Amino acid sequence: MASTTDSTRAAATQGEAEVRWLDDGQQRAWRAYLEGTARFVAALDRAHDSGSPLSLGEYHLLVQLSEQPGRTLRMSALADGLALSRSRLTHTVDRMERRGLVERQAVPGDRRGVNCVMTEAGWELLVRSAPLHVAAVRRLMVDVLEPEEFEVLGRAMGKVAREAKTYEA
Amino acid sequence: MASTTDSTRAAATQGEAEVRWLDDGQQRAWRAYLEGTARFVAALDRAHDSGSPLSLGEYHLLVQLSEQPGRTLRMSALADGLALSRSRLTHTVDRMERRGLVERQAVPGDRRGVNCVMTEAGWELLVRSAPLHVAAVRRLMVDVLEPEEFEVLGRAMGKVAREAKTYEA
DNA sequence: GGCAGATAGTTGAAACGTCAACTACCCGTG
DNA sequence: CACGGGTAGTTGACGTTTCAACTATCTGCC
Repeated sequence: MASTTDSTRAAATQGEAEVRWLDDGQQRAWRAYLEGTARFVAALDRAHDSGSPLSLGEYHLLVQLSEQPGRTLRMSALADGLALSRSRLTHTVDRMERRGLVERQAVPGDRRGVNCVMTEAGWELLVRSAPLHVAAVRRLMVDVLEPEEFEVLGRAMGKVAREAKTYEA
Repeated sequence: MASTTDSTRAAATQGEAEVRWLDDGQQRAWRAYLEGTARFVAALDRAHDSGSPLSLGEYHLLVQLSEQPGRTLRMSALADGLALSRSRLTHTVDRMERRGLVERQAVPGDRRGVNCVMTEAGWELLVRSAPLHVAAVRRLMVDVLEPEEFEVLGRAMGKVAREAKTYEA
């Protein structure tokens, strides 16, 4: 829940290459971000567990598909969009395919490729889960913040996302 | 990476209890938060994997301990502070204990209790890992944002944390 | 003092995620 | 056209997390 400590700072600065530690205000903000995210995601997860047969991750996957023409996306594009490893996506799609929520199809014109297609059952489950999901997101985040706060939060995390992307691959 | 879709919205509003969907700006902010957090945590994790023998989670655990008098905390307090399940903490401490980073001790006066104590080796590893950690947090988040943005982000996530806490337990 | 229910922590199996190795295919260059 | 390197996706083994069941202890109350 934290980045450092006064004592870590003291110990680490003895004869080490210099480190730009966080000042107190930054430290507070950083910890609030960490703790907030941890508790928020945990609560959102619980909301799904107890109210929908769709975990948060599966929900996101179906949302991503639902926005594509044909409700179809290549495995690689899906992995990138959801920031999942390819192998994790393979396993997840395996499980969802067994439950009949998605299907695999060959990509026309590239025999390496595999398309992930949402089934009708997947669509129906997504539609049934959406209200619960949105309600939880509102309850836990959107409605808790001032509109400007939420907007700044979005802008800030957009910047962070762009920065983190440059360190991928 | 998203909360809903125009089409989910359309489908779900047919004869359903009314749902307050997110408007476009809220949707953008929400997705930016999701994607930003996913990519940020992934990048921070990678920074630890390739530069420290301490995973991000283990690092947080040691930081938490480092701030306690005696570098000691009860298992339950540690679990609460890190927003971990008790069982997850048990397993994590098992592994760290095997590596000699922490130790278990009986809690005086409550024979159910177990204290988790950071060892000297744990402390040394924490101190060695801190500069890398802080550098990554700066590079990926703090230095990417305007000071006010970061401050608002912290305040906002503080509110979210408080709200999420009311739904725990 | 003893019982009911809460709290602390652990356990082991199943579900999930990661990692490195692997197959298969694509594309550019000589 | 072949071969070298890149991309797509999967696999299985291994490590981690979750979940429900369990033991042990504590606390309040009769």
